[in-house]
Amino acid sequence: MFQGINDLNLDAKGRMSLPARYRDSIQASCEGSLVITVDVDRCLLVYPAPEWQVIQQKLMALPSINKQVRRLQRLLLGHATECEVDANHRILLPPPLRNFANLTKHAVLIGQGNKFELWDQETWEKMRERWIKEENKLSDISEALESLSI
Amino acid sequence: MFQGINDLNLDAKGRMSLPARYRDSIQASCEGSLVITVDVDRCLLVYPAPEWQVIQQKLMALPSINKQVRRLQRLLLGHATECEVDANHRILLPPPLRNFANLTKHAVLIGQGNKFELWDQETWEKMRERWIKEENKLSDISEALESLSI
DNA sequence: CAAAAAGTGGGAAATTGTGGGAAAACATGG
DNA sequence: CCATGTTTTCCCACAATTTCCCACTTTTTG
Repeated sequence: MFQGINDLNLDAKGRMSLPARYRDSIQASCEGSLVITVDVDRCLLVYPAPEWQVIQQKLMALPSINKQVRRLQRLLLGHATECEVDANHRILLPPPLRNFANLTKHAVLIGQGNKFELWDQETWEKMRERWIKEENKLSDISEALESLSI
Repeated sequence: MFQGINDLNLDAKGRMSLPARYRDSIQASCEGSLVITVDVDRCLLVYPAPEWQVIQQKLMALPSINKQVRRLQRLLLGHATECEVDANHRILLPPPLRNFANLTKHAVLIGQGNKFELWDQETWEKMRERWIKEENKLSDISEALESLSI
């Protein structure tokens, strides 16, 4: 179960070293085999391969005659790329995915339960500001969140 | 049950020593394992690990296709970081969380029942002023508070 | 006032992050 | 189909950071 935030850097070759605190659990859950794909919010999603397998099944089971489904399949399935963790605990991000998420140097890795999100740092901080403002403006909380006492 | 307010200082490495009066109850409730995350008011929330567990479960059970849910998951789960109390009764605050809450040196720790809030001192004092002003301006009491006598 | 407890600072070992070179694989053009 | 140039992969070595201690100062307590 992944959670927490990490600032990290891509090197000139587009490699990114995984935070030490996740190494064991990544090794345990997928033996270093990750699947990376894109998200509509212009970040990347990083799944342990077996986790991705589940999502992939679900996606492929949907009726592809539906436009919205088809769109999602193209985005998620279409960009899903397997990446192996190397001997120095790094992964190499494929150029097309780097470009999609505007990743050049400063990045942010966010634990989100069964996966990570990987953001360009600047983008992440702008979005976070926006979310916080939104959250403070909201007078009415959606029903799903009402019972959540934090 | 945590309550009360404490002024305290971060050292140059970002460490903060926990007030003596909470030590026993922190030790009892989580054996020194705390989870720290962010709040939309730009402070940090400090939970004993088992307390956080409950919230985490609730958060992850929500449907992440919902925008508002996704936002909350990114903020709360995304920043949740486990911190161990060290041999000198200190915790090390991870740089991304320190930055988020503008914590440099002077901080305020506030007991809030099942958790603590940790504020930058200056921010805390400004906010407190503002809340008091707001409270005095309001003529009508919100429904949730109508029956409260203090 | 003495003794204990709490708070603070900082050094050194261990771990982690980073850069880059050389070998291998791949692509391109003749 | 080979030769050449480019990209990718693998590996090693160094730099930076983090963690773990220890020791000193300050405050509290009896």
